[in-house]
Amino acid sequence: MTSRKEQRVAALSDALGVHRVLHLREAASLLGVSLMTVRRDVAENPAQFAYLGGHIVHAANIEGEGPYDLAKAADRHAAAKRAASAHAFKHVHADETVFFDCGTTLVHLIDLIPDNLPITAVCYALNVADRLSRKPNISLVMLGGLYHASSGSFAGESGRETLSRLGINTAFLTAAGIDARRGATCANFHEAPIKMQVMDIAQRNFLVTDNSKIGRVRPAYFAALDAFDAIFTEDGVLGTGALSGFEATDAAE
Amino acid sequence: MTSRKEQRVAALSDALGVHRVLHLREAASLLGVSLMTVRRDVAENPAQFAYLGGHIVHAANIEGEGPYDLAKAADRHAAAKRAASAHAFKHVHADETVFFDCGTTLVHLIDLIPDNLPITAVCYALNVADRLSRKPNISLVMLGGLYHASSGSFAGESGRETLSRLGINTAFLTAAGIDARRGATCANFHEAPIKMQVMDIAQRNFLVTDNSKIGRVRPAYFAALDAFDAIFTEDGVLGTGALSGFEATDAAE
DNA sequence: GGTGAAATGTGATAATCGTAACAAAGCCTG
DNA sequence: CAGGCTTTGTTACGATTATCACATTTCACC
Repeated sequence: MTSRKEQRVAALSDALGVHRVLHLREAASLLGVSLMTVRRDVAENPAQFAYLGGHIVHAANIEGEGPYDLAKAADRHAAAKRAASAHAFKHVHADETVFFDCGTTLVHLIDLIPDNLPITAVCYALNVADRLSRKPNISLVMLGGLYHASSGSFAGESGRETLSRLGINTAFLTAAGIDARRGATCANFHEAPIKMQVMDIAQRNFLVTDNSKIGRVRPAYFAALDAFDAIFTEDGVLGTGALSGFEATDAAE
Repeated sequence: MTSRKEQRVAALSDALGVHRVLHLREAASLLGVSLMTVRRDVAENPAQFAYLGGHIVHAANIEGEGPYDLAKAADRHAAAKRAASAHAFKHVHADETVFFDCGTTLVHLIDLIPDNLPITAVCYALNVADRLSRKPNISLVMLGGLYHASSGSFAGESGRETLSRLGINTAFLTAAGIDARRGATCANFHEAPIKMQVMDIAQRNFLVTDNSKIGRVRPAYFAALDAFDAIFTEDGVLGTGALSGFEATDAAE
C-alpha cells in the first residue's frame, strides 16, 4: 500500500504522459492538494519532473545530456561534439544517401542540416531517427530490429538485410574509443556488426568524435583508423601525428 | 540574405537543439539582444518555440496533441482515446508478445503499462517506439523501413520480413474509419499491408479507437470488423448493434 | 488514545515575469 | 538625404512565482 505522496507522484506522472505540460495550478487541482505540496513533490523527484516557471514537464522531455542544469549546459563534451559536427558537416551533400550512426554526437550534426536540404538518411537509433524525422526534406530509412537501451538503438538481422540492399554515399560513424594501435571501438557488441557492414558498403566513411575518446579502448572493435576517409574532432581533421604517443590507458568511463 | 531577425530565430532554434531549454536571459545574452526582442521572436514563431514561465523550449518537445493549449488539453478525443485504452488494457499480459499499431491512440495504452510488466513489444511508429523505450521491462522490436511523416511510421519489405518471423500473441490496431459495411480503414496506403499481415499472424486482434471514427470510411481498407476479437471505444466493447444504422457519410477529416 | 514526526496548508514577502506604451535606432525606398 | 515604416530597447506597473516560516493536519508507533 503506497503512501498518499507516492500515489500523487504516480498520478502526476500519468497526467504528464497525457498532457505533456501542466501548470502548477492545474496539477494542484487534479491531485487535490495545495500548490505548495505539488512544488514539494516536483522538487523531490528531479529524475521524473522538471519545473519551468510555474509549468511542470516530464524531465525526460527536456533532457539534452541529463537533467536540465545550467552547469551541464556548458558541458565541454557537448561543445566538443558540436565543434566536431561542424567540421564534419561539410561532407553532407544534397541528394545523397547518408548514414548516421547511434549516439548523441551526430544529433549535433543533424541539427546543422538545413530544413530544405534533400537527402536520404539511414539510421538505427531512436534519438537520431526522432531528430531526422523533424526535417521535412529528408527521406528517412530506419534499420529495424531489437531495441538496446544501452545505446538507444536497434539491431538484428532485418537491419543487416536492409543495409545489404542500400547504396550509401557518406557514412558518419561514432566511436567510444580511438587508439592508434587498437583502432576504433565502441561500448556495445550489438553496434559493431552494423558499423562494419556500413563501412563496407559506403563510398566514404567519416568518424565524428571528440578528443576525450582518444587513447581509449572499449570492448567492441569495429575498424582500424585508416579505414576512415577522415576523423573529425573538435579540433578539425585528426591527423595521424595527433594519434602518436596515445596509448590505451585505464581511463574511467 | 536573411534578415537579422531570421538569423536570430535560426540561431535560437539551433541553440535549443543543443540545450533543450534556455532561460529568457540566457537566450538574450546568446543572441545579443534585449529580453523583449527574444520575447517577440518566440511569440512570433509559435510553431517552433514554446514559452513556459521565462523558459524557452522547442514547441515539438512539449506537444501532445498539437501545441500546448489549455483548451486542447481538455480535448474530447484525447479523453476518448484514454478511455478506450483503459478498456483495452486488460488484454495486455505479462510475458507475451504484443503488437502496437501506429497513431496516438495507443500511446495512451502504453502509458497504462506498469514499468515492471515484462512483455515483448513490436511496433513501427516513432512516437510509439519512443514511449515504449521508456519502459525498462519491455523488449522492443522495431519494424524498419522508410519513414512516412503522414503517419510517423516506417514501412517496407524489411518490416514485412521481420513480421513473418515473429510470433504475436496480441495485436492492438488502430483505424481512422470504422463502418459496418466497409470495415476498418486507415488514411495511408503504406499502413494497410502491415496491419493485414499482423492480423494474419496474431493470436488475438483488438481494435482500439473512439466513437468519432464510427461511420467513417478512409481510403485504405484493411479488415472486416468481424476479423477483430473485440473493438474498444471509450464506451467499452463495441457491439455489432452499436454499428447498425451507421453508414458512411461525407465526414470531413 | 497519546505522542512525535512527517506531511500539508497558509500567509507574507521578495523576486521575477509579462505586457503595454513610448522612445530610439535601423532599414528601405524614392 | 529624407521620410516612413519596422525593429529594437527601455521603463513602468500589475500579475505571478518562489521561498520561507510557522500553523495545522495526518500518520505511524507504542
